[in-house]
Amino acid sequence: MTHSQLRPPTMADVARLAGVSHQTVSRVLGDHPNVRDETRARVQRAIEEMGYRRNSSARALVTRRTRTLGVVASNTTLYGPASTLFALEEAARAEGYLVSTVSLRKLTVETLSEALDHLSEGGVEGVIAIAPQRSAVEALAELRRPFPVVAVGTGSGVEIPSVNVDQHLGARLVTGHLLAAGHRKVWHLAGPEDWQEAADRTVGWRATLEEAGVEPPMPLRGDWSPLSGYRAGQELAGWVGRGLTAVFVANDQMALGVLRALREAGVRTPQDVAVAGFDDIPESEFFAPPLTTVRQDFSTVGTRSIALLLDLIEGRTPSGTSQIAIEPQLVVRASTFPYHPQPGTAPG
Amino acid sequence: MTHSQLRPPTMADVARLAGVSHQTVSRVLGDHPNVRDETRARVQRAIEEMGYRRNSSARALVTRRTRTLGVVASNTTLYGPASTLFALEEAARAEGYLVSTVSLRKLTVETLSEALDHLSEGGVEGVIAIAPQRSAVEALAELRRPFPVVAVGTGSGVEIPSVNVDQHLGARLVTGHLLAAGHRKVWHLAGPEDWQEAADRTVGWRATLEEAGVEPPMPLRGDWSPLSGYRAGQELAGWVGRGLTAVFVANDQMALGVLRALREAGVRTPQDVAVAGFDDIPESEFFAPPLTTVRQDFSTVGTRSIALLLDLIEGRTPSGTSQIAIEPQLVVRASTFPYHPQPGTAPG
DNA sequence: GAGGTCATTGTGAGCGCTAACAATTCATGG
DNA sequence: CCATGAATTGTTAGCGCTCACAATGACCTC
Repeated sequence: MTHSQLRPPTMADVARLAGVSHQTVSRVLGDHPNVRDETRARVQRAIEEMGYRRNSSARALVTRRTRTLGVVASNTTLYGPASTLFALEEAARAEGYLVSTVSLRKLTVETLSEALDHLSEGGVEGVIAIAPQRSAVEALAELRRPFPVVAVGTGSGVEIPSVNVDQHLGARLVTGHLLAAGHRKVWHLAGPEDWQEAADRTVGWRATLEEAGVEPPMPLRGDWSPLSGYRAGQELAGWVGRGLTAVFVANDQMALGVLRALREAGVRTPQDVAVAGFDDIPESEFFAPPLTTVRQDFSTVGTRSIALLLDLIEGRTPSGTSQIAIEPQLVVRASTFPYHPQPGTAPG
Repeated sequence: MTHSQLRPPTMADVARLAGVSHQTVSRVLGDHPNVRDETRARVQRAIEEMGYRRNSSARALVTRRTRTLGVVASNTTLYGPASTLFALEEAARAEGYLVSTVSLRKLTVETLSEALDHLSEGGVEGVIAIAPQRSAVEALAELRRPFPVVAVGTGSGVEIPSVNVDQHLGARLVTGHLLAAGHRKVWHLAGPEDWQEAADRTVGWRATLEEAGVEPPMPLRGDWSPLSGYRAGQELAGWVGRGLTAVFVANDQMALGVLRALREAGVRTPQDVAVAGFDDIPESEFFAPPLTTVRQDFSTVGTRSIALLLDLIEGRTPSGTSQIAIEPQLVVRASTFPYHPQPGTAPG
């Protein structure tokens, strides 16, 4: 940039250089059809020469559109939230929107409220809330919000428009798979009580067992972490030989802990106990043994969420309902099946 | 919100309701001291009643500050980038800035250029580029940028201001640890050629061996994925019994693949071969066996990067140099040591 | 009680842009 | 050759806010 002036050039500066009015510059920038080719070229040359860029604030002020969306999330270093975040940004960018993110350590009424305020100060036109904890959803419903909000991962039983992977179905797929493989009963290590997705997975597991005429055992509970899975795994190891042959773990990270605990207890997977997870994190194919799990289509979650939010922002009637469910997919690997496929050629 | 008017209320509306001038409202919002308590309260009541929020565009237009920073990153679902992103946003928010992110699938001149344009249209005051590929750094250096840019993960040999974890030191810590544990030689599975961090880790490993008077073997190369680690692990297994007793793998995910390949080849870790990784992803403590690795302090990376960028934006002379290096930390676990600590009580 | 100071409040301008409208140019047909 | 209308360009008025400055009034000092 050769022109290092204190103030960046304005449209009027460009207009002066090109010998036209500022409005003509605006028209060139806005791809308005009624500009003579010769004029357009002259303006473009001036823009290039001065390194001119439109002032987004001035533009936003008069158009009343910032073309910015907000996202509130927590635990963004986990695979699920990170993937959702990525998909959201990509989908928003495809629609010409910028995404501002607020990543919280904890989702509470206070932090959520501050996050929405912060995004509001930044002028977002709408917000996606990745709010898998029930408490967060309640907080969200209560907060007064000056823009539309779409929730992701809250489950479908909320009054806020939401997009979800069908956790219930995912749990049914896993549990059904284990029953079909000949297991009489399927144990369950659930996620944190406050998480809707954890609850939905538990409900799906229980329903599948009950429909098969099996009395569901008492589920254990973890906090999604490998460590909590390890502790639960030590407990589960005590039940081997007393009817325990299969465990549905509510996420892959805890499943990793369970696998380690079983291994240390001398329990073989899958010969003695089959283990299945949920999420299909990239590592799960390389666990010992490779993990059967449920894959969620985050990319679709992203595009559907953004589409729904833009409908809301632009006052369109959302196409269809405001509660969108996305089907997950079962990925069968060695942890539930006495057969070791080569990596990269595993089913799914 | 009970007041569902078409136009949101303006400062003038609030002023009218409170019986003051718009300027007084502005003063109340800006915490200006010279406002009578009684007046301040009246204005605040009016703000509350109307659900008024300052228009950020109008504000930004006149102050010439959008208080928004941009971040460009790729592979944001990986632990490292995701952690950096999280730390950056948190640090920026603490300084009152909003963060807009662009997550790329691939970093090339084109995608990087588009990303910077997109952020520029959004009015960011500066950008952090998480650009670990060398090609990206070159692209970054060439692009004309209307705002300051700070690079993260590019290594220190660039003309752009940058913040980095000292990869070289990390590699030295691991390699030195393995030598100290009695291994004669340390093999190496490197990351992708184009990544500066991968190169730095390789250089650190090689230097440590050479200083110990050991001829470094030819390093293998992977692409960070567990699968590439698995393939390399199969090759490494062939060298067991021919002098291979220790491997430094350039990241934890590949180390996971190596562990699996060794296990499948009947090689025990750490009894036959010690394996160390890099990154300390949350899962690595629960690998089979728990993985010795190098922890990077992403939180510090975040705060230092933001501080540096804000210095640049606000025209302050950056405190100290513009090339910031952060020390990593060795985390020793069972994969390099014939001792199984309980999870949660492992060193580090 | 005139003059000065300070705290408090109000007034006017203008940030850089787009939208609406006005003005100009140019081609075309009777 | 001028009326007609379309294409092109210019002019004006804000968008909602902050900044600089002006005005008001309370309180003090001599």
